[in-house]
Amino acid sequence: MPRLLIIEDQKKLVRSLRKGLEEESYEVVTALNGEDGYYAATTQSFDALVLDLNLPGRDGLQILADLRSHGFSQPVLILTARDTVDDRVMGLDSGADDYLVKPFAFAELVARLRALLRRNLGERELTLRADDLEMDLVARRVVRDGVEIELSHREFEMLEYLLRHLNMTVTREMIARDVWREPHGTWTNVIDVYINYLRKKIEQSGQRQLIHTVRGVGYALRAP
Amino acid sequence: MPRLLIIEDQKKLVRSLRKGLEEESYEVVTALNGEDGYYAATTQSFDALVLDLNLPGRDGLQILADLRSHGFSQPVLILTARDTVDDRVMGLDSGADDYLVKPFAFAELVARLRALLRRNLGERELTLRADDLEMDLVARRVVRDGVEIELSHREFEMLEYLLRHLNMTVTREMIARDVWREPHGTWTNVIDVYINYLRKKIEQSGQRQLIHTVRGVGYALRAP
DNA sequence: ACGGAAGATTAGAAATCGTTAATGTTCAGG
DNA sequence: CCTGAACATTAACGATTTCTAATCTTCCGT
Repeated sequence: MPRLLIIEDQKKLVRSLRKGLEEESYEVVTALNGEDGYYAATTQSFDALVLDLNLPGRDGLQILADLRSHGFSQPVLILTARDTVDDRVMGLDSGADDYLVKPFAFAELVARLRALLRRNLGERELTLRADDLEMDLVARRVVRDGVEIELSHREFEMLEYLLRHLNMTVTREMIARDVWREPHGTWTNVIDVYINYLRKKIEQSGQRQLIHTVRGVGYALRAP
Repeated sequence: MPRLLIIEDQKKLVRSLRKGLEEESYEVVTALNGEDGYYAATTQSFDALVLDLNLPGRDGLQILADLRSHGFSQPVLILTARDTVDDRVMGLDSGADDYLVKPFAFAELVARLRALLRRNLGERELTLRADDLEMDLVARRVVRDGVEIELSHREFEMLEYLLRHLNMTVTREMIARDVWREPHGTWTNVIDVYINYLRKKIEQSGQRQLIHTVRGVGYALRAP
């Protein structure tokens, strides 16, 4: 459940934002002026910040610059009535990730927040997951149910590809093209063989099946 | 110098974008239709993608969805005349990071691209660097002076270790412990041999020396 | 300059990996 | 239940990788 901080002084807008966002299952914390907002941002942890610029007390852009210079790295969406091109450029260049002008459509605000959070959560996740299987892309380690599984380079790449297409069926042609980088199929059954290797390694007896064959199409790594 | 891919079919707009962006010192690659754009995006590497939605051939949203499902993870800015709230929400939810409606101010486009690239470049410290040598930890690629260097697993791990201790001297004991995971030295000269392999591969004649011997102590990868 | 220690280089044995091809098994339609 | 197609499994080859050990070179104190 992502936590949002909203720094905005129009009480009516704050109320409707809170209501709408909580319905979309965000956790919402609000601050009605710059000082409180800055304090909240620096003392609690949030997944994103929605910031008005016209605030009592410190100006929004100043707060943003201060936060960034003190290492605040979460995505910031500026939500303001200042609508000139210069305003937008200044806002973005002060460290904002997005800039939305009032009046705005609530659906667009939520979509933009989703985009920001998607990237932020997805980006630092250098771990792919399916059920109790975890792949750390940087450490190049695969663990299922707590025990490490040693994979060769090809096996690793193949499993990575399946994980990146979790719950989707991938054809042999896709695998040949994207994992083997051989667009036009000089035809052998290497892929089948590697599927076999993977199954042996990641599906020890007693463990749930992850790699499913889709007859006539290809394979799919499935997890709830 | 960030590399941008622009998929856009209005030739006049493409020309002016290219001109403006090159002045801001971006490297610009353009594609005039969906097919070419998809091909470029999957075969070359870019720091960001600017995408029109109304394209001859495949629709922009379809291209975006296809790219994302094939693991394309760079930021995407949609630049389009479709301006309803639904369009924006659909665009963002299809995997775009930002959505800018035509007609637009060039300065705002550039500011939004800066915001996207700022986050993307800063966020992923997944690249180790020394002088003109680059190691991408996720793609598992090493490049020196623009040319790719193929390393075996051990060679890669060894170079990674040296890069993570840039300008520090590492002893053979440290390498044995941390790269080979053999705390107490069953003593051979494997490490010397691998240093030799690395030097042969990353220090072609004419290139600056990176791996230095620290007699009696160990080795050090040095860069200014 | 000499000798010994430290490091560099090399060749090749041993292990692992990627691939192929042959054979075995399962599945779905008739 | 039979049969062919699709998939699974296995064994074996060649290539690459990893490691060992022997030899060659460099460095440095005497």
